[in-house]
Amino acid sequence: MRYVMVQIPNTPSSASPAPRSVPTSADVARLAGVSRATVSYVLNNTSAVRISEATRRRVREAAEELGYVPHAAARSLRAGHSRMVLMPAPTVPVGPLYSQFINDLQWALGRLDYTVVQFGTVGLRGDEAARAWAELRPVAVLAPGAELGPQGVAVLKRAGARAVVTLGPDGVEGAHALLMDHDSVGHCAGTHLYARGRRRIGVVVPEEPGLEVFSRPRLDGVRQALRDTDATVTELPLAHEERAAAELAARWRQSGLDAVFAYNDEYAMLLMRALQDEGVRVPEDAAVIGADDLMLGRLLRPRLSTVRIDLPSGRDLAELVDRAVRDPGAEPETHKVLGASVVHRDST
Amino acid sequence: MRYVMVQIPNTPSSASPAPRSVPTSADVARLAGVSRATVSYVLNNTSAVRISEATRRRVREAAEELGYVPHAAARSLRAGHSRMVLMPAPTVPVGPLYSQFINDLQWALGRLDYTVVQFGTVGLRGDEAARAWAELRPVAVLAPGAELGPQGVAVLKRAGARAVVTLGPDGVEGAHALLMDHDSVGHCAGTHLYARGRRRIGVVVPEEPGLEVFSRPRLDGVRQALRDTDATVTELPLAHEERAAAELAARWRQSGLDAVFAYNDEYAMLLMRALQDEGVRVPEDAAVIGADDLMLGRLLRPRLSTVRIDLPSGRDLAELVDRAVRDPGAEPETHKVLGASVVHRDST
DNA sequence: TTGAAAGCGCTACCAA
DNA sequence: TTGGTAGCGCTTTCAA
Repeated sequence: MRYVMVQIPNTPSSASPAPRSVPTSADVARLAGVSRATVSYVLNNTSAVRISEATRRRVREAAEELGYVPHAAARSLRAGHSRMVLMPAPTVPVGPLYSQFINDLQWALGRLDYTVVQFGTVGLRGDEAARAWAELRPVAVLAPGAELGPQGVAVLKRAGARAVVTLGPDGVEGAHALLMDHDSVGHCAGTHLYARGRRRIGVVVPEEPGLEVFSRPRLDGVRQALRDTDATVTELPLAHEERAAAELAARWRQSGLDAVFAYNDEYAMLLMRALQDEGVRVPEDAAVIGADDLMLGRLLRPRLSTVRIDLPSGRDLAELVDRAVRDPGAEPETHKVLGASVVHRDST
Repeated sequence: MRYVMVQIPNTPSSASPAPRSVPTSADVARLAGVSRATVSYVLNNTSAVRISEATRRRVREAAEELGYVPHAAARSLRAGHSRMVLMPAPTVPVGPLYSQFINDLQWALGRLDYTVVQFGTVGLRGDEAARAWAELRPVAVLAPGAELGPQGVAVLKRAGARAVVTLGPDGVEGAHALLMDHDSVGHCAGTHLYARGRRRIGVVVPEEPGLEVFSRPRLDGVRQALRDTDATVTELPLAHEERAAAELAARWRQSGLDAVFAYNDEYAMLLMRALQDEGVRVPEDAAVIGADDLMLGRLLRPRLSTVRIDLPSGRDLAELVDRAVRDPGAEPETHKVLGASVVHRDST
């Protein structure tokens, strides 16, 4: 069902006034009877210049009266630089964990007097995207490494970006890297399941597009953890719907698996329910572990074991950015920032 | 536990080259041996002017060689306008529904050649925020009405915004409004519970800050639906944690309630589990209904009834924006765009 | 204490 | 077919 917009008649009172043109500092100067320079001094509290209190007041009042707002583009054009930190807007719905991280980061960068802008990257990819971002002349760019090859980094730097930081599994030549290596998540899960005596281990790989960047490393992490053991690892493609889960559950017994790392808690809940409906006992016949430590996992019966993920604090990242901006010549830093630890509950 | 960033030594190979200055169109012109005007013509494919193919190639190669990227601020300063549509970045984690809506919207606006920018609004509020946005001279602004009084709308319009659209429960004088009136969600739930024979109805109100904009109207909607009936409505503050839910459940019997609208599915799941743990039968002793129609609600037993919410299509909104931009003098439009319908499952 | 003016990078008008 | 140049709004140096 698609909802259709229905217009509601407005009160006719709100007829918009004739759109005057946007007031500039020259307008303010004229109204206050001073020069544009003086306006600039007053409104920016330039300390190097002393302006009489009377003039200040006149300027302020004029600005107020006209509703003057400075023009950011003109300002940064003149200044030759901006304080804009650019991030691509997330394209997949992002969990509470990452949301919180972004928020902290914005706040922390705000404290350092940067302005965070999330840029909608639709359609264009790779170097196209880098070009589009470069046009904005941001002072720093934070982006998933996958969206940004070495080329892209070069373009951004040539366009004056003093810091480029990649987030994600891999770093990129020339850029700082926050390695969020989801290997460790899988590794944790695999180790845990093995320690619980499981040997035939399935790993859910979501079929939804855009999740590969996380799901691949998680799978690899499990493989890594179980290399040189007697355990086997089986890839289990799964779409995020009940029917798909039911089908997977129906094939469970014949698969001979005894445990599954379900990519994350959402898929884990989906699968666990399907298994239970199929009569497969959890954890006896099938151990199930998710990831992300969602509140909801605790509400299931059995309570869902999970891999808890720790992201770096927004403050730390903000400081990295600031450091990089202040000293753009410095060696790119690489940080491993993704912590993973098992929260053992009842499903494993 | 806070995760601490640990630096990993880099290969010394990646010493960054001396940061040359950013190439401008003048540099391209110089290298190609033409004027800046010609560069502009070529790179913008200006159709009003005919440039020889040889010159075109020289210019393109020069631009390529220098890694030239045009300067968006300079361009829009010169043009006197931009195609930037500004939205505040969401500050609370936002569900898959709204995420999808934002994505569609970005895509649709992209198709119409607008650039969507989400602006981190941290700390500053009300008119402060409007000022900050106005500095960017966006052609249109989409914002939750709550963040934007009539003052804010006026500021933005004076700064040249040709369309201001508020999203949320209330419209704002002078702006277009997409009324996302969560009343209707509550109304739906209330009506449904009443029809199922319930008379003493609780309504969960999350204690988490930032959710009031949704929770108040939802509560009011329930009240509205049950006005002039023999049913009572009781407000139930609840934090998003197990302990809080357990406490609420412990008080359930003595409260005399026989149904609850739990704000959304997440709170509903939390509360339903707590009620069951307390021995309260769902739906016999307590009917529970959520909202948002999350996949996970179907996995519980009993399956969770819910209010499904329909947002407008991103395309519709994009077209509204485009229309408003093209004809800024037009009467502001007001649309009711939030559809709500009950999905009846087993918990009510 | 204030003003005049240059110039940031770009496009578009007019002239050659 | 191409070039010269004015000017978008702002800050800042230099002069008055």
